[in-house]
Order: sequence, then structure tokens, then C-alpha cells
Amino acid sequence: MKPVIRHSFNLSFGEAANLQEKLSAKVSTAGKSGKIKTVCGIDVSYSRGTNIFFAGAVVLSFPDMEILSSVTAKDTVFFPYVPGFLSFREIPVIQKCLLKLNGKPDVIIADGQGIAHPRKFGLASHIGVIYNIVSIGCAKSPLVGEFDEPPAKKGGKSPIIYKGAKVGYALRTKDNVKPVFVSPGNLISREDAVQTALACARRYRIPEPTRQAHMLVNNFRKKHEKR
DNA sequence: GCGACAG
DNA sequence: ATCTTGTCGC
Repeated sequence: MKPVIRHSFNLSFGEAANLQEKLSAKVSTAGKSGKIKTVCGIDVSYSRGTNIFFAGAVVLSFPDMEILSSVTAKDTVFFPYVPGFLSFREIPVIQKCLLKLNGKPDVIIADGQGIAHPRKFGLASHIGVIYNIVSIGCAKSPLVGEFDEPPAKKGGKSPIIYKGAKVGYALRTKDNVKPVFVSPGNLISREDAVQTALACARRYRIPEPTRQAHMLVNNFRKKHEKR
């Protein structure tokens, strides 16, 4: 799978912010995505004192959540972690990883925000735009916006409001656990993004796609460190 | 200036 | 994100 838009990730914060604002104009949160047959979860991992990153992507059937295929990649990263610029740190290794993926999944779910971002261009939106693919952001903690505590039962949700607009939902993916924060990445509505994330949630807080990707990439990293 | 702050 | 063992709760 190859990106449709290519650009440098070796940018200053100012340049990165300008790029985010420019590319955010390409984000669409209008469409119905059509029938979803496959969902790809992506996650990145690394060890404490290093700048060697590992990425993992797992493709699952939807809504069965059966694992169909998976790929991993390794890369060296220099961009620091700064809230609001996570994609510049993680996308390079993710691109190396997705390059190994045969075919294009219907949806990509990333660990991070979609449009629930200072410039409406979080990790999931960035991936969605450069690959021109349906994408959803599913973060474990909020970055921007305000929201009420969603109902405690699985499926309970409450909108995340940022600068007067609804950018996503705080979603309970399991009874009595902290919610996850879902926002559209690209080519999907806020509502479809939450429904899809919820449909991917089984018996754990983290939806299967990103949960499987997380397990895969951690095993890959540990195996790589044992040499 | 102070506090917030995805992974 | 990662460093880490046991432990409390559903």
C-alpha cells in the first residue's frame, strides 16, 4: 500500500503546523463509507532510551474481527514527542510498515486522534489523507475539547466539543472502564466513526484492530531486542 | 506567565 | 510510549 501524497517529515514545528493546516483542508467527514469488510489497526512501539521505532499493522475482517494478515517494520526516529505533532514522529515508520501490506483495507484505525486536534489533523487524519483512505482515530486519552462523562455501560457515549464544534465522542467500549476518544480521521462521519469503533470492541477496552496491532508490535520489538 | 498536553 | 509485581475488582 503506497501513499497518494508524499511530503517531508523532517520539518520544524512551524513548518509542520503549516502543513497540518494545509492538509486538514483535504479531510472529509461527510461521507458514508460504504460496506466495511476489512479494518486495519496500526500501532507503534519503542524502548525507553532509544530512537528505534517499531510499527505493526493487523488487518481483520469486519465485523467478525478475524485476523487476516499482519506486517511490521522498524525505523529510526528523531522527531520528538510534542502533543499536537505525534504524526511527524510516528508516520515514517508506519509508512515503511504499510508498504509491506498487500492490498488496501477498507478502514484504518490508529492509536491517536483524528480531527479532535488543535488543527483538526491528528495522526489518524494524517494517515487518512496521505493514503486517501477511510480512517478513524481511537485514543486512550483526550487531547483537546470538553466532554461529559459518558454512560457507564458499553456503548455509552458523549460528544467531544472543541471550539464550539463536535469533533468526536468519548466512547465506553466496555462496562465500567475509562472511555476511549473516537474522532473521524478521514472520509467518515463522526457517527460512523464511533459506531465502527464500537463494533470493533469485543471484551477489552481497546478495539480489536489496535489491540492486536499493539500486541503484534510489542512482540516484534521484544524479539528484536533479544539479539 | 500558567496550565494542558494523543503516544 | 516505556519502566514494573502484585493486587483489587468484575
